[in-house]
Parts: sequence; C-alpha cells; structure tokens
Amino acid sequence: MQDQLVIYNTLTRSKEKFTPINKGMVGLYVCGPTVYNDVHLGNCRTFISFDMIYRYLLHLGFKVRYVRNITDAGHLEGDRDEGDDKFSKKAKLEQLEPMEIVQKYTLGFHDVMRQFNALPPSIEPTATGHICEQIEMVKQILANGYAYEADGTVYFDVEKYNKEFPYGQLTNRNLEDLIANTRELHGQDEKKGRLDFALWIKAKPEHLMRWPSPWGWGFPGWHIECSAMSSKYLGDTFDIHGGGMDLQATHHTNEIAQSQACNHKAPVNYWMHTNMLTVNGVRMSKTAGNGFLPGELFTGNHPLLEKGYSPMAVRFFMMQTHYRSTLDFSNEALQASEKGYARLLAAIKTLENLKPSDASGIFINDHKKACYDAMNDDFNTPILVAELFELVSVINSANIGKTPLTANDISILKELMHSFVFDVMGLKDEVANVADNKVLDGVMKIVLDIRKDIKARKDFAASDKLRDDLNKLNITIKDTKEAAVWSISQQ
RNA sequence: GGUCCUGUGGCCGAGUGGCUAGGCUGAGCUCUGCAAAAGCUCCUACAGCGGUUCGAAUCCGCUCGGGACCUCCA
Repeated sequence: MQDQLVIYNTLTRSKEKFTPINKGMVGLYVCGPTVYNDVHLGNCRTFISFDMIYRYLLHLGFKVRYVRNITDAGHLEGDRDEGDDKFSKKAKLEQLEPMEIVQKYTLGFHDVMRQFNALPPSIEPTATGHICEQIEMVKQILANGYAYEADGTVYFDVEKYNKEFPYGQLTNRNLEDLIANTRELHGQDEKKGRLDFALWIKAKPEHLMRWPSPWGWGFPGWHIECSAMSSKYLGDTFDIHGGGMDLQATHHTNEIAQSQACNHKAPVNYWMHTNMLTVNGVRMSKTAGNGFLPGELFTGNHPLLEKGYSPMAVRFFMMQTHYRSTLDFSNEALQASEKGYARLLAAIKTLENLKPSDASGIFINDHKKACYDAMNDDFNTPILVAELFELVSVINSANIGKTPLTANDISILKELMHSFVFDVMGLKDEVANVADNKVLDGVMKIVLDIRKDIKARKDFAASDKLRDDLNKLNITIKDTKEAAVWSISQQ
C-alpha cells in the first residue's frame, strides 16, 4: 500500500510517485506559526491539511517524524531587512517581555490545534532554542563562500549561488526575471545584490531579542531557522517539506538556497504547498483584516458569521476541498458541511446496529479501493468524502432492509468509516461524550417510556409538547418504526 | 508592470477527451397521528469565441472575469 502514494511536488510542478529516502520512514517538516499574535484560520487550514497528510502517512504504516517549528524570533516587521523584530514590537506595545508574548500565543496556538483535533508533531522546535545551530549554519555558508558580512549583518549572495544552482527553481523563475521584478531599494545598501537576503541581522540598540555571534550582537534572519532545524532533526536531505503557498516564493526559495549552500545537498525531495483560505473571495490575511479568529468562528461572535460552527464542522468543511485549492468561507457553505457531517456521523452510528444478511448487495472491495485510490492521488479528500457518502447511502439503505449486507461487508464498512473519518481525516464525534452519560441515558429511557404510554393513549398534544420541550434542550426525539430514539445535537 | 493559477448546475466543490462525482438547497412521492430521519424521483452544469478531433467542460489560441506571488503573512 505504501508504494501507491502519489504526491504533487511543487519542485517539479507535477504529481510524482512517493518514494521515501528510507523505506517505510518519512521525514516531514512543516513551517509552523509565528507566535506574535493569535493564529488565524488561514494558518489553521495549513496545519489541518498537514495533520491529515501526517495521519494518512501513519495510516499507511509509515514511521513518520513530523517536525513543525514555532517561530519565536527573527521575523522582521516591514520591508526587507529593516524594521523591528515582530516580537520586540509587540512586546513594547503590550508592555511585556518578548518571551511573554511568545508563551501566550504558543499556548493559544496549541489550544486551537487541540480543538481542531490535530495531532501534535513529533518535534516542535523553537527558533530561540536553536540560535547556536543557526549561527553555525551561517558560519558554514560564509565559509563556503555564499555569503558576506557587512557591518554586523550577514547576507546571502544570491547571484553567486545562482551561478551554480537554480535559485528560482521552486517558483519556476529565472534570476533575470526575479531581479527585474524586484522593487527599488531605498538607496542605502550594504547588499551587493538586490535579491540578497539576511542570514544574520545586527541588533539595533533598542532591540530586545538579541544574541551574541561572531558578527556581534544580533538575531537570525527570517529563513535560517527552518534550514537549521529541519537539517538538525531530519537530516541534510529529507522527504517532505510543507507550508502555505505564500511561503513558496521567498521563504522556501531561500531555505533551499541556504541548505544547499551549507550542506552541498538539495534539502528536500518533495515540496508540498497548501492553498489559501479566502473570505468572500479575498484571501484571509493578518494584514487585510478580513479574518476572524478560530474562537470567533466557534462562537459565531463576528459580524461575518451568522452563527457558531463547531471545530469538527469546520474541519470537515476543509476536508471537502482539496488542499491545493483555495477554500472560500461562507455561512452557506459552512452550514451545508455541518449538515453533511451530521449525516455522516449518523450513518456511522446506524452501522453499529445493522443486521447482517446471507447475501451481499454491494461490492465492498470496490468501495474500499475507491477510498484508497482517492487518498493515494495526492491526498484527495473531496473524492474520499464523496466515496464515504456513497457508503452512507449503502448503510441507510441496508438499515431499511433494501440493500443486504453480509457480516463481512459490515465489518469492512466499520473499518473503512473509522479509519477514514476518524483516523485519517481526524474528525471526531463531538457529542459522543454527552451521549455516553449513563445518568442522562437512564433518564431519557424513563422519559421515552412515559411518552410511549402517552402516545398509546393517543394524547398527541402531550407527546408533542414533550418532544418540543426536549428539543429546546437540543435533545431530538425521532419516532422510528420500532421505538423512539433520542440524540443530542450540537450547540 | 512581470510570473503563475483559475472560471463547473441555486450554493460549495471533484474530475476525466466519449460513460451519474459528492455534499447542501429546492420540488414531488413513500413511510408517519404529526414531525424528524431514511428511501426513491426530479431540477443536471462545465465563462465567451475560435481551432484540433469521429467526439471537448476536459487539448490549443484569443477575449472577458476572479485570484495568488513579486513586500511580513500558512
């Protein structure tokens, strides 16, 4: 099964058969969040996409080392190599130590990821925890002749690098085009080339986050942390590197250059990029101000939101779109997903009580193959979801005695549903805990018994009132042929 | 301005040179005291204009529209 997987590789702009460096093992690195602010939904989409990818790799039996960093230093505010460190700026604003900011938003990020049911990565290294590694890497790049120092700041020499390696490879651009499209710099320039970027930056006197280095007090450049940490934990060349598409042109391009210049090896075999999340057709971004926070999405406390949407409804919504397509948020689409997801969960519950037949009305192995084919084709979750809904129809049809299923069919259906819905897509039944409450279960049994008597007396006004009143508590009563059943709806 | 992606039915969203994606919504029917759920049926698309082809929504060109990156952002 492991040799069936095909991945779209940004590097070659084509789908390629996935072959790990070490059989049965995968090294996966994903650019994590910059923790100077609340994570917004766009970030979450990327991390949820890679969580699904991580989960599927695990499902296929790969031993995966999943590294996702926390950027807690070095990101600049404003234009190239100028401006304040984001953490310092925010710290001044909030009158806090930079590391207080880092701590606050790291905890917030973890909390949101937990709500989205994302598995924690194997290693979550921080930039500030790897200053030595970054300095060593800068030293090596200097020693290899691909960088130069100017007044305490070290720059990467892009033009020199490009003579030996294709710098714009990841975005399919050549150096001439890149230079032609670079903005005019503001006069001052210690940099030799327009595209040169900083590996190490000299700290201004007021700069709070700073470390000693061979070039004086300073802090690491924007891209070096990922190069340093990925090679430390996954090796000089590893299998998969992922991140949002917006990182492709600059961050990842520079990462490749740094790693190649340092280690004389291409760092990554498969580059994967997730697409952007949009709101009303416009990219949700920190600076555009058109985003809402995960918390606001869950509670519905935002002008753009008609109501709150549970984390799993949102996650399922994301799974209905391929990770390389843009995903547009709208109340209508979210509500459609919410209902569809409820239907999927209901079918999984129905599956538990299905009575096996001697004959089979379906070709279960065809369905199983279709699920794996979908996921093996570059993690095509929308197709997977479509296949799962085919199975929902099968289950419901079996439930009313229309489609016969053998015990084997039912067993495979259970396995498929649980594997793909819960293990791979990382969804969970949010109301399961409540329904498992033994006291409530007992109470409801009594209530339904009483209602049964009332109905037997044909006092429908009373039985309907009971049903309506329970409904106000989000408890839904359904009178099926055999008996009345109850369930708790979300929110 | 440069590079690139994209345009699918009421909404969301896959996909393939010729065969029903799927979800949500709407309409009808079955079931039901009613409701809900479920089942069945219907509404059935591929921006426009050319071209290639026996045949294109799927390939090519142009036009129009949308978006991304080139500047911090997942």
